[in-house]
Order: sequence, then structure tokens, then C-alpha cells
Amino acid sequence: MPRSPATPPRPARSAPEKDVSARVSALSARLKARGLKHSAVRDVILDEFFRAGTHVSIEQLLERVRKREPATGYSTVYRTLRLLVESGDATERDFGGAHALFEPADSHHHDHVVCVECGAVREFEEKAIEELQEKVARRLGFRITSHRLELYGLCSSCAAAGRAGRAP
Amino acid sequence: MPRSPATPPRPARSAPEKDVSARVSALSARLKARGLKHSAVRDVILDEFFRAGTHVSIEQLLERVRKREPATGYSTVYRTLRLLVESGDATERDFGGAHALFEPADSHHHDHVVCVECGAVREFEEKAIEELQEKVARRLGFRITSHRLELYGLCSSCAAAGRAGRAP
DNA sequence: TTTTCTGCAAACCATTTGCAGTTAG
DNA sequence: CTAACTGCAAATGGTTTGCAGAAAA
Repeated sequence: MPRSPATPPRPARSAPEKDVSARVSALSARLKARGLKHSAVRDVILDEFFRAGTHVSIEQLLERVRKREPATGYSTVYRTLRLLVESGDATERDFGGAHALFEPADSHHHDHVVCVECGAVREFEEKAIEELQEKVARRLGFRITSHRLELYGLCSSCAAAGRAGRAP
Repeated sequence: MPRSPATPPRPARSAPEKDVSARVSALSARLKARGLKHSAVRDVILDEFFRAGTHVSIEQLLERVRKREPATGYSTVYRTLRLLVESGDATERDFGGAHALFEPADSHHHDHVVCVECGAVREFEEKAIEELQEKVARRLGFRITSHRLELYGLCSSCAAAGRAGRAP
């Protein structure tokens, strides 16, 4: 039962202002077309979600959102994220930790490397691996619809920290 | 949130008698050395677990065990499996379904292909993929300690059934 | 007004654990 | 007799859902 740290310390890249607001308003329009209503809280959730740019848990996102909308409840964030997943704008990931993590759904497929020490998540793409997966599937007579590839280990910082010990 | 069927219909290979009993008694001895006691119920659980030969959930295993030891409780199976995982004799898997699945820990590493229709699980080994994973890790500065690769799709039977429709 | 949104609290549910009685050694 | 084992029932803990009031359209 691998347990990943509750709060990945490394903030990672965050999306540039323009990208985020454009994305949010486009999405907002799409939601409206679905007959859904507009709301301030939801806007903040969307904004913070796409601004985070990394894999965030509901709790982490809630924390960010509450800085702007203090009364926000867990369920609202939960339901909004669910909405995004259903509309295909977010992807739910389970890296074995306690909580599920969510990330904006990019158009391009990618897999993940997860640091078991600090929880940092990096993405990668390796065409050759995908091809080999297809080959294996063919060999076994399977028609693959999706896959899941995650590498677990130590990121360079944590590996270095480990070698050096934790002395100040 | 992928939901895999509760009861994989395909029984898959089951280990030959001799292998199982040998394995069970060896394990039993090892447990005794740990200061643990011998018990009829536990023996049945071990026997059924290694006899199953495939990925089984606690519930599935419990069902088999109860045919021989009707009074057996869920927690006992749970605790025995936990014991096996800790001793390195079993591996816990999570293919996204409701329950965790367990399989005897073989010495050789392997990955899985899972049929999303019937829940069948096949194992495979692809050295080339492992090597590419190492390459990717090196590129990103990670020291990999483990990984997880699962292919999801339709097995040949389910694919065929799908093409033919469900007519009798 | 009507429909959707929200926060809160309760419900879910697989998994864990506490407990008291049973059993192996 | 002591320590481990067992079944049962209750506790956990993240995730979902029911509900009544608030807010859009």
C-alpha cells in the first residue's frame, strides 16, 4: 500500500494568465450551452484549477479557492471537477496516494513519473513505448482502448537529499 | 471512473495440486518460524489463494474458502492476505475496479492487460518496454524504484462478441 | 418562477481495527 | 496458561448524495 505525501511541495509550472482566462471563458460558454448556470464560485474553481497547471487533489484546490471564496464547500469543488471530467476537460488520476488527483485534459497523451518522496509529478511521452504496447496487445489478441503507465521513484532533488543525509 | 465487472467470468489457469500444497506447506513453515500459530482456516485460505492462480478479490476468495470453512469471516481472509503481502508472498493490485485484487507474488516481474468487458487479466513481459522506461527516467533525472503498466481494452472473445452483437 | 447551484450533514462502501471468546502450543 | 487466531460489529476516511435555502435566468 504505497502512501504518497499529502502535499507535493514542488509547485511546478503554472499556466500563463491569458491561457487560463481564455480557457475558462471558453469552458464557461460551453457549460452555458449545456443549460448550466453561471456562478462566481465555479468561475474561481475553474480559474484556480487551470492556473494550478499541475496535478491537484480536491483538497488542494479547495484550499486555493477558499482564499478567494472562503465559504466554498468541498462538495462544490468535487462536483465541478466531476463536471470537468465528464465534459472531457479534466482527467482524474490515481497515483496510489490517499486522494485522487486531477489535471487539465491536454490534447496530447502522456504518461507520468511520480516521486515517492515529495510527490512531484512529471509528464513524459515515449512513442516507442506506445508502439511496443500495441505490439504486445496484438500478440495477446487484445484491442487496447487505453493504458496506464506510471514510473515511481526518486526525483533528482530527493535522490540528492537522500545521499547527503538530512543535515542542515 | 472506470468500473470493472465484479466477477471476472474466465477462471484462467489454476496451479497444479503439487505446486500448491508444496507452496502452502513451505509458507506455513515460514509463518510458524515467525512465531505465528497454525490454523485450519488459514490453511484453507492459503490453499485456495494459491490454487486460484489468478487475480482474486477478498470477496471472491472468501466465497471459495466458505465452501470448506463456512464460518469464515471477511476479516480473517483480509488479515491473511495482508500477512502474505507483508511477507512478500502476494501482491496487491488495483485495476480501477471496486475491490483490490491479489495475486501470488511470482519471482519474475510482469505487467497486465485487463479486459474492460469481462474483467479477464493476462500477464505479459516486455523487456524492451522496461528498457525504454529506464531511458525515460534517466532523461528526467529520476531513479526508478517501481512502475505500473496496465493495458485496458477488449480481449479477443469480448471483441468478437461485440462485433457479432448479442443475438443468441 | 423555475431550474441550477451551494454548503452542510448524512450516506456510501471497501477497508481496517477493537473486542471478547476460541484455540494452538 | 499465554499468545495468537477468529468472527462480529463498529470505526475509518475519501468519495457521493439528499436536502433546503440561495442565486441565476
